[in-house]
Amino acid sequence: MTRERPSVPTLRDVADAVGVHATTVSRALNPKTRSQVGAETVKRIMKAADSLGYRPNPIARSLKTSRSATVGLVIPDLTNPLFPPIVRGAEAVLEAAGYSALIVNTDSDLVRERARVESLRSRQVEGFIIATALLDHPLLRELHEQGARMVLVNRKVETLQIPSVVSDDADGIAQAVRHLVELGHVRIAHLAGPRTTSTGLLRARAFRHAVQDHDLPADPSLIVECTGWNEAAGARALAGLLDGGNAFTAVVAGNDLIALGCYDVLAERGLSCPGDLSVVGFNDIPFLDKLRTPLTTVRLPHVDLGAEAARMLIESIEDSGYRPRSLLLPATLTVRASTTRPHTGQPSRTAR
Amino acid sequence: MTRERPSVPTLRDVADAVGVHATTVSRALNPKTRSQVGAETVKRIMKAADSLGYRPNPIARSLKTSRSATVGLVIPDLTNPLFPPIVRGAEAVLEAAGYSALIVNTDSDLVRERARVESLRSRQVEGFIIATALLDHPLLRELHEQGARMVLVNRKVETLQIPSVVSDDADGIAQAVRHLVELGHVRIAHLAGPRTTSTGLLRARAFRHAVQDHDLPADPSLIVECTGWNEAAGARALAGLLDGGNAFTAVVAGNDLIALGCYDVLAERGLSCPGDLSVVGFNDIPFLDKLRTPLTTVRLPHVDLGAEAARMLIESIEDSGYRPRSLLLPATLTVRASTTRPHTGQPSRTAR
DNA sequence: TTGTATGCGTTATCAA
DNA sequence: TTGATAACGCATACAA
Repeated sequence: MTRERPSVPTLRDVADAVGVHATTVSRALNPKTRSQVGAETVKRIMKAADSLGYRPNPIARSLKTSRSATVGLVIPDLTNPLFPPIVRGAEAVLEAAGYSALIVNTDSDLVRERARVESLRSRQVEGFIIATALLDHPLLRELHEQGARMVLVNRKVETLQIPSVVSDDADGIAQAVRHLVELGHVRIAHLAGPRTTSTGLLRARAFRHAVQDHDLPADPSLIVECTGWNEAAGARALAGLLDGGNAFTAVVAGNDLIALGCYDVLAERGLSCPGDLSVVGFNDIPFLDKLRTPLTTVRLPHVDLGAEAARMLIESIEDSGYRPRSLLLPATLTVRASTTRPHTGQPSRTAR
Repeated sequence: MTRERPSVPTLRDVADAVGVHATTVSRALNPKTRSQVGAETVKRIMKAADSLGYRPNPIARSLKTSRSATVGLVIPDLTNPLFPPIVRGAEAVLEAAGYSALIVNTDSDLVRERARVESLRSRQVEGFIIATALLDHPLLRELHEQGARMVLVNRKVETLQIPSVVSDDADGIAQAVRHLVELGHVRIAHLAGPRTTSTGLLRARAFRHAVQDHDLPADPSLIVECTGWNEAAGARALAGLLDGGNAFTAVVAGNDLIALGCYDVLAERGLSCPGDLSVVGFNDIPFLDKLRTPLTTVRLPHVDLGAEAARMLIESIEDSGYRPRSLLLPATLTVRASTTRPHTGQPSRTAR
């Protein structure tokens, strides 16, 4: 018995069919070396390859070249609506350039993240696009020191020279605060994301600066840190703020999920948005315009973020002289119904 | 000059360190062949491998075994909130089993889909999890005929014996209709998804059956097909239905996005939900509970769908005696505020 | 312009 | 239980 399945043709099969050596076929089929082969030979080889249905085996090629044409996409959680557009943008660019994306979820768990990244490395990915947000990151430092190519998206590491693509969060926050100030708000609170994340820190700092720039009272108790980037943490933070007896008429949330947590607390306590409290989100995740109170938020160009990160990574892979740089994409305020001029008393009073 | 980087250790390095042959190391490190090696030797090898930081090279292994430990995930569009949970569930199971997921978006474009699948095949994926919904699918047939391992998720192909994991859409629709009937609705419309998709067809059929089972008037004009699974198509469909002068008090939408399109039309025309029209969605995508009118919908176990599909695929890869089968996961109705007993006149009257 | 030889890191198949 | 050898499919330095 010979063979069960006709098994896929290899370079050799094509070579035999044409009557040349496998090397020649390899050269003819590779655009970069094609010029070394006679035009006539190339034609015959192409034809034979086509009729045999030859497909180069990328595994064999990888083993030889130690390049895999895959890159790793490290994200915390694909079900967080922030990330799919980023992945989408990155994937489109990668695919067009001949790369495939290996996607892993870390759940913001350092142990899991390390394991996932290890798994990616063992698969010989040529680089990483990293969208996880933890600020202090031994793994990141390790990768960087080991010379792994990577691009950070939606975050930066100040201490390391790693290329990054981020949106102009500071400007986004500034726009949000300006919008509230123009509406007449004076006492504005900020529900910051965890300060263990670069975006959390950055947006909180931007908030302080914006408040200063408008000569508003800089009350530190009006800035509270959420324990997570999610609704529950946002709800807890606002509840604490309300219970603390602070007077404030508007809230800039660290992200949309935190803002949605605010909605929950307000509903629970019979407070209205924007009547009792104006709320601004951040990110502009889908369907915000369809909420009970459509959320005013800062829109970020997520697809572009992913696409640009992919471009950078490809450049750094293919151009050895690449110097790390940072790209800053603009953020824009999207005004909806959750913000209005300050009405009556302080919500903290109304609350109890 | 010797070497720039210390380069990653190979089997040989470990073998040299221990003083055995590479073959022995290979056997010792592979759980399936470990028993062939002396316990003492295994111990020494493990130790050396560990201290050298040896990581097996999956590329080399793939070349030898012609297995890649990767599977392809083919989805229409990652930014559709339906898919991330499926991907998430699949990825978790795959990762645990030592497989990696290569994800591609097709945008429901047949040409693009073919190209993406080709790209996956050339990367030697061992199987496919396919979440695209097109019913008539030459590509699917081809893959099947070529003996490619695959599992369909959230869809079926009646004519082909391909394993699939789907939710009990028919039961979900039945629950939705029963709910509306119990509220007192009699004239219920269905905004079906495109009949080029298996889910579109299936749910429409289920709707007809459910209406029959409750002895409601089976008015064909109350079932309209949307041109897509999105808000715009849903809006167009409902607008057409309203303009058509049909009387109806409730709508079962083919999915949540179509239901959201209904919301848009109702808002535009000054109609209220559920006052003028009860609306039921399908899928329970995130944040539906935070909408202006929280949407009653049918919840599907998306994460489980993905996870089960991955399990099936792995089984079919690793067990040659695997027989294709279909898994049906239960759907549950989630009642929110968009459905209530029928009130006054027909919305079609109010509309003009 | 084409062919030869070699090796990427691993595993399968022998033989010892 | 261990070792020797070859091979997976391809790319590249070198020779012709």
